[in-house]
Amino acid sequence: MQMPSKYDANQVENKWYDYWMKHNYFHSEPDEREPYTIVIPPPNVTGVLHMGHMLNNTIQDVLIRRARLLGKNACWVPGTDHASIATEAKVVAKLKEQGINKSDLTREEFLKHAWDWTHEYGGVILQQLKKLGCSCDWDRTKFTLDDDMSEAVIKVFVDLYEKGLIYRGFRMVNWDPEAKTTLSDEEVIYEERQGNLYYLQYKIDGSPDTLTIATTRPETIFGDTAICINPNDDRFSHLRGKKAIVPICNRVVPIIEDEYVDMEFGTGCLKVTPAHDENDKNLGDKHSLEVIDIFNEDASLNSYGLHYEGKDRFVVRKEIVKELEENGFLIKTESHLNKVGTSERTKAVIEPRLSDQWFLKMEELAKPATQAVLGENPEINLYPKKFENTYRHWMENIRDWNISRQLIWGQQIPAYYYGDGKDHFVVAETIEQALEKAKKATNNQALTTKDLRQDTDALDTWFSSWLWPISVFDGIRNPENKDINYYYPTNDLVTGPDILFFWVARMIIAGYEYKGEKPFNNVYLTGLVRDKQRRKMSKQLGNSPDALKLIEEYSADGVRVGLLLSSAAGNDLLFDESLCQQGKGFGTKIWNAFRLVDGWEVSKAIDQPESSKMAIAWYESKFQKALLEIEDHFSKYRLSDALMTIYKLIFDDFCGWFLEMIKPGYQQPIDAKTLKSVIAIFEDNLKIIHPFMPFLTEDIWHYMKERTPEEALIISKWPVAKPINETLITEFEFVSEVISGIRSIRKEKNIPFKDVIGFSVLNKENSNTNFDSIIKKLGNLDGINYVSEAIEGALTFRVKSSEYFIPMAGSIDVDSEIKKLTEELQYTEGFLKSVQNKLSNERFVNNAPDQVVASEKKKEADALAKIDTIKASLDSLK
RNA sequence: GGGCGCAUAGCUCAGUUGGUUCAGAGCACUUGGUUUACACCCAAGGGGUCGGGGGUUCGAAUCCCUCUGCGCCCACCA
Repeated sequence: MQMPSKYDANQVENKWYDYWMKHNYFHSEPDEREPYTIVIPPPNVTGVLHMGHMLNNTIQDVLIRRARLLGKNACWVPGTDHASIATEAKVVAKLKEQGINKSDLTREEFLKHAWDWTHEYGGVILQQLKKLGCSCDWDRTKFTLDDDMSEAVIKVFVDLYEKGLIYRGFRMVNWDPEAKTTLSDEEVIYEERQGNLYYLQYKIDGSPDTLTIATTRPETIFGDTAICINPNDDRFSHLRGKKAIVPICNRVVPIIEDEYVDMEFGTGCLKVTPAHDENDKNLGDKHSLEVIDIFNEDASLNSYGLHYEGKDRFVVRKEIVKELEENGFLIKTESHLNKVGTSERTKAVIEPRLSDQWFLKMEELAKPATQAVLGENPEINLYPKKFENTYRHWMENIRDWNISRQLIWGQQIPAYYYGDGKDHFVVAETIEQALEKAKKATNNQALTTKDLRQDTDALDTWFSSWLWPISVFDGIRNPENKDINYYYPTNDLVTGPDILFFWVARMIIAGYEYKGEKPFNNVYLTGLVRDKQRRKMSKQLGNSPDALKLIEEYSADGVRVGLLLSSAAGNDLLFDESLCQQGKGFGTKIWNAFRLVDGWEVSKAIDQPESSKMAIAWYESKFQKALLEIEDHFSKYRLSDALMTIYKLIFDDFCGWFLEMIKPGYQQPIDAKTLKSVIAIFEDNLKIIHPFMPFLTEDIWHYMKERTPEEALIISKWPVAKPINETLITEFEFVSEVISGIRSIRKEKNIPFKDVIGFSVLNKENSNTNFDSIIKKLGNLDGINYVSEAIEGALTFRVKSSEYFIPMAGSIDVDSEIKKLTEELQYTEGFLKSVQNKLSNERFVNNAPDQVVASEKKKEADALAKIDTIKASLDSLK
């Protein structure tokens, strides 16, 4: 088939993706081969592909494709998650646009809207992954709200409840007044905000004394139920046992003492508002204080706020400051920088709020997961290792997990209330089972499902995704099925360090609890993708390139290479489009290399030239050496280094040296033997590039010869390791220096490459002549003469102790040659001196290993020989 | 405030137990080169007191101390 001179990526990429899909190469079924499994970190079902996804999924695809070439049964399970908060927020916003309030809808009606939304926008991201070339087993695509996935979640909830690990608690939680839901600590972002510190005066009951308290939140005085002083603070000893009067609401509250109070901060007096501050709650519990919640769920004040009832907390803050001031309660205002918790999703300021929540006890569950990563014989490796510290920090300070969310979009908590109180409930997988339990608990056989009310909260999304590596193989509902037994534990997990605890740690926990085994062997933590100015890529900044446009412009292969060129595990990737350009350029280079080979006429009549024979032997060793390096990089998850090794092998060794060595003269045919080897070498090259550039390599593969679907590159075999001829490699390093020397002289003296030149060698060592045919070809020499004496009137250069001569027509510039030689002599003598200094140091000779001393001696000998050569040349010039 | 980590060429980064992988790579830069696969190219070249200071050692980018400047995580005193 005729190759086009230009590679048309867009058309080619679609063609081969369809081809791969058609022949079902991505699909995996358990068989006798060794499995290699990755479960995708499920992106938000309604999300779109961004740079982080591109990096992440490129890495996964490289690993999967390589495993496939290594003959493993590669299975990459794709899917999406329902992202409860984010999706619900979007649906609420959309309904609002249509003039619909969430609160006016029934649960079922809202869910209908949410599902409509999901079906409309859902899965776009998976289509985008196909553009990137991801070879996921699409037949296994999962969604965290699929019926079977939800069933697994509910089953696990019930199980944990029955084990006594899930409990209902009245706790201070992060309340998002906008989304009207609870957030986990991890979903709260602290921002520095300029606020004020208000100094308020409280009267003392039955005394003319007053005390002053500094607060950042004057509107919370309606919830004050005590004043606290430090027992060691002499300034306030006269207030012990007295009571204070809260301004405006005139509540009389006790003055308590606790060492928790920092005597240095503010005035040394603290107002205690147990309903609205975690520390105050602790104080309140300790001193049995009343808890007064002054807010509605949207953070407007309730009836405790008196005449402020119904107004928003921030409006009230402004107004109450004014009222306090007018009534002489405000002593002064200082500006104060404090950190305010905000919602990751809605950006609303978080309100600490006491509410009924469901919690999962973590301490015992976490133990095997901690051991698995940090124990003496770790079963799970983190790449890079530095994240083990972060992991340790999390696991050692683990807190109970608040798993309930005041949302509809998600799995509804399977707790069913009966009777009146909120304390009467049963937990069961279905309402029928719940009814049986309720009948038993109440001894009332007359109960019907109508008497049961299911908890309205949904579960945290992470409570579904922590089961992901198990539930995608149906390992919760059906624990001994063929898939789970074959694919679990999975091999590698590729994700960002920002969800190391959210997701990775919890999957490990769930793995040990539900499979008694780790969920994966290795965790590859990618960095964040940032722009050139190191800013995080975000929609707001508009610095995030459109993923699909990038693919269109630079090809999927180009973008994949661009992303991996400089992204060491765990390091942030400073993304620059020029990297994709480089990736695309690499593709063009390979394309053109094959065009060259493809264009050669074969002649059976000619013998293989000596130079080609040497070149093939040399490149085969070079390739094998690179192959070992690549294996080593992969084993350490150093994908950028693996790619760079391939890049240099192809660009420099293959295109730059090898093809030049074997290339026949212009319009000359190539011998059949050489061409056969070149094709075999090219095939091996394509195999190792394929994981990084799947489309281009598959395309060239099929231009090489007619191939059946069984012979597609994607399912071919990774090159086998062969012995390396190190001598050949070392010899060629020397030869390449000689060729560089010739090129340098040509450049210095403006001798065009097409001019054939003479060449002589004064060879002091008996170095071999294996590569002479190649030196002759690449240097465009008329031959190589071995001489026993320096040639006069020639340009010279030296490699090691050999000296090379290029005769120059006309006279050479003796002065400049002398100058060049003198400088070289000075440098070499200086070098010799430093080596000899070292060797004359007795302590060095006695203490350094023999190998090191020997190498210094070799350096000395080489330098001495070279000095002799240079001196001889100088003499002949003078 | 507590913890972890980083600092090597203009940029992004390798550099494993201290010594031939020791000062490197890619990109960028400079100079020269196009009828002969490829200017998305080829060749040649410049560029670093390894953040500063001190120490250990025959020998330090590498180990220790200290200072400086960054980054991340945790807790956040009203």
